[in-house]
Amino acid sequence: MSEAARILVVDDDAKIRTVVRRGLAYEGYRVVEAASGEEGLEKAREHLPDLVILDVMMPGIDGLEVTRRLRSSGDEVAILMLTARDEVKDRVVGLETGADDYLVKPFSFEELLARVHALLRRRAAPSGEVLRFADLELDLDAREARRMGRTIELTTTEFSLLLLFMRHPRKVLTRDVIMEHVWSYDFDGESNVLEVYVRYLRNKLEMIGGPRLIHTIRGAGYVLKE
Amino acid sequence: MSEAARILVVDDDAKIRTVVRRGLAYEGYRVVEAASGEEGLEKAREHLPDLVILDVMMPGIDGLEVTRRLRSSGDEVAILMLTARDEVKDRVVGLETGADDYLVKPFSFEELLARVHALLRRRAAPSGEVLRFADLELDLDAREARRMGRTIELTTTEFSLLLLFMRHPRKVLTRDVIMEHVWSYDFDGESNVLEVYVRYLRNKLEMIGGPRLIHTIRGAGYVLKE
DNA sequence: GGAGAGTCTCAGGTGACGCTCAGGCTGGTT
DNA sequence: AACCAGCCTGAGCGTCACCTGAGACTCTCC
Repeated sequence: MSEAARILVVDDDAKIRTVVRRGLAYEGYRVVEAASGEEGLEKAREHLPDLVILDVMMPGIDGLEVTRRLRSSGDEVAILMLTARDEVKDRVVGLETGADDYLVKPFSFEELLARVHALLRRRAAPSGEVLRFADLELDLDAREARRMGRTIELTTTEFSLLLLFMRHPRKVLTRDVIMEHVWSYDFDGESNVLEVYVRYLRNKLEMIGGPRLIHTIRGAGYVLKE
Repeated sequence: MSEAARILVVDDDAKIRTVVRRGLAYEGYRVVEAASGEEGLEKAREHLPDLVILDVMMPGIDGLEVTRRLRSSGDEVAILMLTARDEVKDRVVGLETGADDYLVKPFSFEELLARVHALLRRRAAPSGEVLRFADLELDLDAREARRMGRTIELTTTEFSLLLLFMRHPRKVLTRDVIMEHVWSYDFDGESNVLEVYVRYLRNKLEMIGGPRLIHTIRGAGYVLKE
């Protein structure tokens, strides 16, 4: 995706949120904030970010619990944890719980940026990574799909749309979410470009045979499922 | 659900009720008022709100007692308590009794709004939630039900109706409450649309086998129970 | 500047879904 | 036991969300 990455910042400290948001926005990222664990989970569900920066210490649902819940719901978003100075235990537990990296407070913004870049790089261009769902494969390197041994060429838009589905299998994605992620504009006026591309994808994926994978949920959106 | 949340405001002080009602209504919430603990319990039963804002100090049944009764009747509605300035004890007891959060009087409307948002967010299905009752599962992500290992596809209306039942198991829901929640209009004229959809649900849920889960309570409404 | 690939619009078409209606059944009441 | 209100049931109708095919427009490459 040449699209700017989406980053969710979850911290109850407004000062930290502001610093991080401004810095990341300056770097060209799209930033969403949350002031609590609850709000974080909500925003994660709503915006489907590429990376979550997560404070461990928060009242209510803390960072570890947020990680746990995200992972247990099948979300594989990259997670960068912020831990207080000597809480070694937190770091260990954090990584065990499912975080991808951690950073000890206080940190310089450059340190944070380095981790963010590393995590997004790992996620964005993981060499050789292939996403799989049912009998469908999506090769992120070659930007092509495979099904039943046959290779399926995809255009840029088709690829991002299918990528979004493959990253959130069995989850109903609303038209709004899809539009925002793949076309990145709030379609005030009506456009049926989404339906058209769903059709392109279905044509290509079903041409070879096999059951329908992208299903319509009338009045809601679309799902990738068997 | 994109449906506007329902909030019940229980306070014997008419001035506070009015301020809170107007403000919340302006924010797009559906607000119901009650002037006493008794009325509060009544209205809670009648309207099944998503959140109850509850004054502690009231003549008759006070806020603590209302909370206690709601909880002991199995109601898991979010409760925000309003306590007078230095009544520390009330706050502690309030949370122990089953309130989810408290706010000290006097408060600014913005403070109230922040708590309300937080509580409703917590309630709004965090990602990956699956509701269970007996051998029935309702997957909020996939928008589908499961029973005996079989997947059951639901239409939008069937889904919201079943969701309402799953959120209030073993509780008799009157026709009025169901109509208001799922169809959001006061059906002055008679319509049997509710009966029709109960039938659709029963068909789908019982097609696979297993005992009836949605029972008719003649003259009252319907219940979800074994 | 022509060909081709890719994105998107537009104007029907279609079927799933929401809902109504009429008639049948059932449980509670007198 | 007869009656009636309340609920169930099957059929069917209209609408709108979604599908579909065709083509306009842009951009790139030769």
